[in-house]
Amino acid sequence: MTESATAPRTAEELRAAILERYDTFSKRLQQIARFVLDHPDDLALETLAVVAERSGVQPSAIVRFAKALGYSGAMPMQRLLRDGLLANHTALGYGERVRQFNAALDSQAGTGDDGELLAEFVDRDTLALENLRQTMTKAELARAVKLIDQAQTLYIMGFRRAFPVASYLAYSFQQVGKRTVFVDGVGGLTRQQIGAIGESDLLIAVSYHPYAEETVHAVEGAVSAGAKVLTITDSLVSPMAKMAAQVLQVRESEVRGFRSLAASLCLAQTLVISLAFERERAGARTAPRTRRRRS
Amino acid sequence: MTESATAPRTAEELRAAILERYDTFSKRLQQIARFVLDHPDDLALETLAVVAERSGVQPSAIVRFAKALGYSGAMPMQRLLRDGLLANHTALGYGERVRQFNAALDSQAGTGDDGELLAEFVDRDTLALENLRQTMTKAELARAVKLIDQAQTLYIMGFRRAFPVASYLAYSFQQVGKRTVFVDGVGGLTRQQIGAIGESDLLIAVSYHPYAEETVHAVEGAVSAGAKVLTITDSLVSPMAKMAAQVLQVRESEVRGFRSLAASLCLAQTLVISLAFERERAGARTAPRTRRRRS
DNA sequence: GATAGAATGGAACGTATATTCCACGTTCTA
DNA sequence: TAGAACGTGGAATATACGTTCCATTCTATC
Repeated sequence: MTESATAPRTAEELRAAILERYDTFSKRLQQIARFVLDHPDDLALETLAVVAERSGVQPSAIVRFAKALGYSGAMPMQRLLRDGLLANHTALGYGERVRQFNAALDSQAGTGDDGELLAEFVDRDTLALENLRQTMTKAELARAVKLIDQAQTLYIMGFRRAFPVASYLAYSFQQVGKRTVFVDGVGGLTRQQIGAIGESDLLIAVSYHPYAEETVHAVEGAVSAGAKVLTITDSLVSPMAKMAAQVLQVRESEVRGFRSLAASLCLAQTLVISLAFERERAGARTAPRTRRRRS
Repeated sequence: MTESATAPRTAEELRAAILERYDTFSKRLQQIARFVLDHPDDLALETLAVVAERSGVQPSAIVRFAKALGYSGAMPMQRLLRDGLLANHTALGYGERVRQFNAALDSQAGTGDDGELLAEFVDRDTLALENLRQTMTKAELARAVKLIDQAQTLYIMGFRRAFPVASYLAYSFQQVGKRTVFVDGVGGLTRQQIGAIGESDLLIAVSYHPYAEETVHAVEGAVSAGAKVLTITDSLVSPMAKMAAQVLQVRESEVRGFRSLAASLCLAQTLVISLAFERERAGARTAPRTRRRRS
């Protein structure tokens, strides 16, 4: 049973192989071939018995069909179509491909080649970024920027793994002239730092699982003080999500408990510069005297 | 087991039901809930055993989860997600669906070009990552990891724009059990924080143009104290470069004056995990009994 | 029209899977 | 600090599935 001899390795190859060898098939095999070409999703997702019933043949005939194409059974062919379906589907959401990367990493875990490691992290971060682009909608971003723009003072908070993101946000927002308080928790002064937050302020809370207690408490405090909350987090069921006026979900890929921050920082940068542009536009509207044309 | 009582009938209903009842779930059930929300395709396509292994729980726990939602078992829930996946997929052709997705993004543009901004940053960061992969050699990385591994205590420093990178490094190295001192400069105690650095220690200095004075001085101090220095910087002619035992050059993309940190953080993560692997290998050699399941 | 060869349907089989069950551990409560 | 209720992991079990096998039917050739 040399499966590798002629067995197609991708969904497209399978399709081509069926078309090519269609004439050489027996009547029943041709019937199955037509069904596979017409309803590939059925064969991919449903059980063999269901496919058999739907296509009006016996399960054993489907196995014969798969073997005629060089597979060891019907299951390898199903898996092929299933993976193809998933690949096409996740052209929108790249999370699945990230998973495949992780599996690939696991398989070659023993080698531990540093250079390969870098290449794999580059790939993985690239996927995370692409996923961010696909899943973050303009509406979400616009609402977040509006919240930031309308806030009198910005309070920014994020501990542990979220700390780099928070510190980047704090630094950058200060750079573009937004009044910003960075709640860094130094000296155990978290409560004091955030104590002055008021109704016209916004707390940007960055937190990933497992969510730092301080951040959760700070969000609660901010909400009860009447302030709005914008959270950047990794799950819609995070403790902060339901209290927040706006949630920006970032799905970083994870390798052995080490999650990246590439997507989060890209998002952070986008927020900062979007705010800068927003203010520029607003400034141009309120002060139409601005003349760039100079004689 | 009246399944029809509360059991969601569509994938969307299921998602909503999980979000709604998330708080009432036990710890393990919440873990499963997060996985289902984050990787619905996995649960839809893979077998229970595979899903269990991927999400780090027992198959029986998944069955319990499904029953908690009102199903008679895990299989009905799987079928639900599977059908939803198929419906989404077969509703339109693949390409059409992608186009529709993008069109949806465009239509809800709202205020302005925030979405384009995000896309632009994603592109730039992707390029920066690709550049990192091509320019960073294995030898450089290996030398850097060796320096880190041999250091008795790690001092990590980076101010202003480099601060997020430094804080990420400090946090992550501590996570993998490396003795680490994070020189954060709180209270103007930079000199005191780094004062104890000795000959067998390593200072990791992260700095970009314009190079923060404190960091430059700290590097000088570390060198004169006999310590090694590893710098992550944007130029080989940066003030720190000639004093460092090893320089890792990172060229970040720049968009309208704002530089990203994606490549730096990817490199940082690579360093951390390379060290973890290195130690694991060494540990395996000296103590082959070491069994490690999860990190 | 007879016969050899291939193809087919359906039952039987072994396996992999979902599910159940129970002893153990954990977490509240009195 | 007990005790009880709940939650959990993993073995045991039942089920459903893919696959194989073989008697029967169909097709092609002489």
